[in-house]
Amino acid sequence: MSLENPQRYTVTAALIYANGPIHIGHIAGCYLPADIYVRYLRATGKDVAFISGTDEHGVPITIRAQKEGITPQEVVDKYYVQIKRSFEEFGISFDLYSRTSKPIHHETSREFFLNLYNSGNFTEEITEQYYDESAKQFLADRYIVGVCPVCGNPNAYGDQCENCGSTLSPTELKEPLRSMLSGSKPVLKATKNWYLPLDRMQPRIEEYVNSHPEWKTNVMGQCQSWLKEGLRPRAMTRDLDWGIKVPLPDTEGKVLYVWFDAPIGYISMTKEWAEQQGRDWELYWRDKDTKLVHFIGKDNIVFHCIIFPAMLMHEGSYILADNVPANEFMNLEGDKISTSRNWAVWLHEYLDELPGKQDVLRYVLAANGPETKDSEFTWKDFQTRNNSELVGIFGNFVNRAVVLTQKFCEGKVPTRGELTGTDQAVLDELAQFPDRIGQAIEQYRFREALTYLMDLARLGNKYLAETEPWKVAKTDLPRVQTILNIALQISANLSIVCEPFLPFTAEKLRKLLNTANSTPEDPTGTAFHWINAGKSDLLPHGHGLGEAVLLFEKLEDDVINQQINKLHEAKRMNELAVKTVPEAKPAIQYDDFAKMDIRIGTILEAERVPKSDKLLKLKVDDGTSTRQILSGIAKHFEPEKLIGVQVTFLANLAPRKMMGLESQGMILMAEDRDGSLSLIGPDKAVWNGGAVS
RNA sequence: GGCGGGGUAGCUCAGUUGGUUAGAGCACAGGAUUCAUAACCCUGAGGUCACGAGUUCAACUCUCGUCCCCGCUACCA
Repeated sequence: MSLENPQRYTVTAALIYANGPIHIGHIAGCYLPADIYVRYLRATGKDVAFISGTDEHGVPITIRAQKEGITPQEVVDKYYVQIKRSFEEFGISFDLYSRTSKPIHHETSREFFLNLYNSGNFTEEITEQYYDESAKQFLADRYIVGVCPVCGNPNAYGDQCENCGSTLSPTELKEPLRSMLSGSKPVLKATKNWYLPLDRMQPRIEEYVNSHPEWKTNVMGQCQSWLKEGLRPRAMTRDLDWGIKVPLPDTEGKVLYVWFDAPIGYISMTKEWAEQQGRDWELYWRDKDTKLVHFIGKDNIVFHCIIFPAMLMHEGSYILADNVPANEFMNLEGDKISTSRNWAVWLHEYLDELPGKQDVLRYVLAANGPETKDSEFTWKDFQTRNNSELVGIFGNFVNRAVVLTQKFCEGKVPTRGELTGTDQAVLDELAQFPDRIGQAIEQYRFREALTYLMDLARLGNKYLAETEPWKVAKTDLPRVQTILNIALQISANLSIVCEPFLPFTAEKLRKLLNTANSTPEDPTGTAFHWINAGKSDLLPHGHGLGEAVLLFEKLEDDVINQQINKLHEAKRMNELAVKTVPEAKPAIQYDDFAKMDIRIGTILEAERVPKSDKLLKLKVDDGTSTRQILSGIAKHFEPEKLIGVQVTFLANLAPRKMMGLESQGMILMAEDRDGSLSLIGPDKAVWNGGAVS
């Protein structure tokens, strides 16, 4: 059962791996729901610690470092800064965003490990692992390359074949095997590691999981699946250099398994935060009245529901997660989001290219979050939701209320007179919204909550349509005042209940209503706390409104098309990037080279060859005369832009007719891996006819 | 291969313990309206609930089988 009336909350969002930037899938699946939840809790006056950070250990970091030719530390430094900044700009309101490379985390992890070790909770096992003798280290699965047993791809990794997608183990790979470190052939070698005997824990874990029937279907299903298969001991240390050293004697070259230390990061980061705040971290991890909630994606379910709780149970002094509302995945334009294939919308790029539109993305991702199944993000949908929902319903309603007030009530909140049945019905309905929204959030049903939020704006639009104050104004001003008072109260309520989802809009709306910090009547601003949401007297009459601004702007097609094009372009480049450099041709003698007469010339004229989509007809000044050269570059260059450019050409290539025209030579080009062409010219102007050798 | 989740309107998604005419938003059609960013408001059309069997008075919902998507995870030592 879920904890009924917690004293405080510890809310964690997955520690993301610091080997790349974050994309919309991460946000939709984990960080945005967590932020909405936390913002709501704070708005209702709850004591919350919202903790997250980067996970900076493990094999992929070392691989990334190798690829980029920098150290693992440089990799994690780079991405930690970038990720942290993106989250801040996006309004994810962590109380602390830290990293697992901090000393406090290393200490906490070692201490945790030693506690388990000293109380006899680990088993030691010796297994045979692949070892690189020249690099003198054990190889992680990813570092071993061999032939895929499924598809025959000669470059399959020890954990997975990137060609056919098969999941593999290093021992499955067929010869020849090689180490990615040195290229030498790895050998099997015995090594000792420490295992957490999950098998012994099974009854207690079952009891724990079964005590939470309220967990989401996907979460519960995954847990039961594991429990049914029977838990097995799991190694908590690895033979690797990069990570937290095992705090035992004679363990050189061994570190804590990244999945052991990562969840402990939640604890160490809470400590770090508590120290900064002068609070007691233990209350947030050891008090039975604290509600612990982990927000994660579906790939992390068993670690958070089984392995981490097992670690905590063994240790003994910690509370266990009350809920783990794992989401499914978000797809993008019909395809899986993929970092390696560069098929993603990166948060830092979005913030750059669509500045000030944090709330649009927050809205779209929350409205279409993968809560019960994989969902789909498309830019077209992004545009539609912005234009017809945020602009058309939410923004439009607020704008109508404000503009009407300026028109008929001098921009001041008018007095509310006698209420009609319609008025009363609307106010009654208004009063129900905060609870409805709040309850959906508490049940981790963020999409539903967001629908209710929009329904409140719809209620406002409908109310205006029914009461038609712009007509009534001609005959009955007091009635108009009553109507607009109510419309403004609805707007004021919107500013409260939209805050968890749309914090930037909430702020804008407060300014618009001139209640940014406080009102003269309410100097502390407490009237606008969630506890007062639903009330119909948030704005006192006579209160002057702020300057009328639009909450949202329409998004035109070109903005959207630009994003779609960019996406496809990125993917195309990436596909081409994996093209390998062509193999070297057989060796030739100098004489072979000397036969080629390569010279510099200047393009005097350039025009398309009629009926040909590839050929350009060039007139080139070769120093002695002008020669005509046909070149198949029409798809890469505008003819006009070539005029006056110096190029390198092969002068003694036998003349040849193409499309009825004679070509007297060949322009030399470099081909980029995306297939685009580059002219080869001298780095400063030289005389035409100058020889290349 | 095993296990888990999913397959519902043209699109994106809801559907609580089996119970009347299966819902929402968008898109579409018609109407109304002009305060508002051609926005808003009303009405309508639109579904063999992946497919096939079964249980039941009654199945989107339960059972079995098949196909497809996603995730976790083995074995072929």
